[in-house]
Amino acid sequence: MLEIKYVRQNLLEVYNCLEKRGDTADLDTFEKAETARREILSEIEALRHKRNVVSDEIAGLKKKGKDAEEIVAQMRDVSGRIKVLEKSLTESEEKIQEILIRLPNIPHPSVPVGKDEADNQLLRKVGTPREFEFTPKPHWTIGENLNILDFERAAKITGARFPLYFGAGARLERALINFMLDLHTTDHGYTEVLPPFIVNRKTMTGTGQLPKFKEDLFKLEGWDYFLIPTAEVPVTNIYQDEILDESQLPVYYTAYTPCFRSEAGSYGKDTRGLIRQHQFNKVEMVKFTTPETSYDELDALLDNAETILKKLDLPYQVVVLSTGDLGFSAAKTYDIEVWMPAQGKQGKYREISSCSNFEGFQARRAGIRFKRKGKKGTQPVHTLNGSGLAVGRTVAAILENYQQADGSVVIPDVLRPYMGGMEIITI
RNA sequence: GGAGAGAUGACCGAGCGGCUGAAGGUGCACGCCUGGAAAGCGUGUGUGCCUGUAUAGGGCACCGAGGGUUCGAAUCCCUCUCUCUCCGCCA
Repeated sequence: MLEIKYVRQNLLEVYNCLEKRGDTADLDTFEKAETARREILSEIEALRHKRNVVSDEIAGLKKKGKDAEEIVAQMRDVSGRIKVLEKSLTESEEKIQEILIRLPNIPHPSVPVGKDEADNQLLRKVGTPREFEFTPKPHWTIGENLNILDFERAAKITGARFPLYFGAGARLERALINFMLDLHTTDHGYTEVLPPFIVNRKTMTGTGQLPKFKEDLFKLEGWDYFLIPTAEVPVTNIYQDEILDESQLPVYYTAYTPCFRSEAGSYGKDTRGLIRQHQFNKVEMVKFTTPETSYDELDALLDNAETILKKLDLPYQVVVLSTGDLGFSAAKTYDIEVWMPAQGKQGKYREISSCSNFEGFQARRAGIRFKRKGKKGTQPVHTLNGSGLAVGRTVAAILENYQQADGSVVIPDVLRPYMGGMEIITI
């Protein structure tokens, strides 16, 4: 959420940012309601001040045993008037809130202006895609041939877009989770967290999934609870409505969770394989930092995610999302795209991690603030997060990049200890 | 599922219609003391909003959330949420 005062005082800038994102909002209504709100508030506060003063007088009179009926009657009117004004104040506030809660974050000045993902800026390519002496197969074919993936039975159990792993496939998924968590906790300084996978409405609103994107979420029937679409949601909200001390920052958390996404509106896209599932595993990194350090922390977080791919020896590229492709809550986002040799006609880079700085946007929504030593007041922390990495897509990338002509798949060196020494997956 | 208890400031904890933004303590900051530290002593220390050029001043709100009673509510009433204890059930 943007600060109400900021929006009021920078209406034009907010409008420009919306345009860059290809988004709109009713800023006219906002402005009118905000003006009304402040007028009503002044009047209410003046009346309440009067009530406070006179109430003291009444207390004084009663103490002396004098009659106060006349001013008591007066105050009855004042209180009535306050009640009426409070109602219209609430109306104005609701109008404002409705607009404010749906306003996206202001992109960082370094974010390239663009319409969509075609305008994302390529930052670097790392690793060289392997030359195949045969036509590489897509991961779903490899997985099904090796009997480690079974999408048909998954569809029978639940429906389309659910995974079912067997044997070495299930173990590979688990090995990746453990490998990633171990790396982040041991080498990168993160604390491991195992959060709830179901959260309430307030938490979903805190990180920005609600109210605007409710159609992307799975909601529990009969409960005001939702399945998490990413660990970002429960982990960022750990400090919801708390005031941290500056000395506690930065905080680094990493968490493995399954992620649940309705993928509404993506019918017909990536219908096969592990790329787009309603349920997938992910290891996430989350940071809470001071405003001064958040962009350095973003670079470090991106590097932590890239390290996984380097260790797995998977080729990838890093792009900066353009204003048109930037997520609702983010001020700046880097996507890491892994090389998938069997996607499309000649292979494709596919998103496997998204690393963002939300600045104070989520912190304001979720009430996560910090206090500086010797300084009055508080300010929102900066929150960041990034996938490190999406596990299902990593399995897909390994199957495609490490496949051999006979249909077997070589296990990357770093994962072998996690696979009980297994070096190759064969039938 | 049944019975009961509770939710107050960064934290602990008193208050139970006006004198309470809130006693006391802890923590923190500054000062005194000390060779230095600890202890001790003293002073200070909530958040948000409105107004304002102002980190000056003035005002309003906030004691789990929402509603009600009252001239006036942390204090009384109602609803909800959460926490804890006991019983039952259960991975």
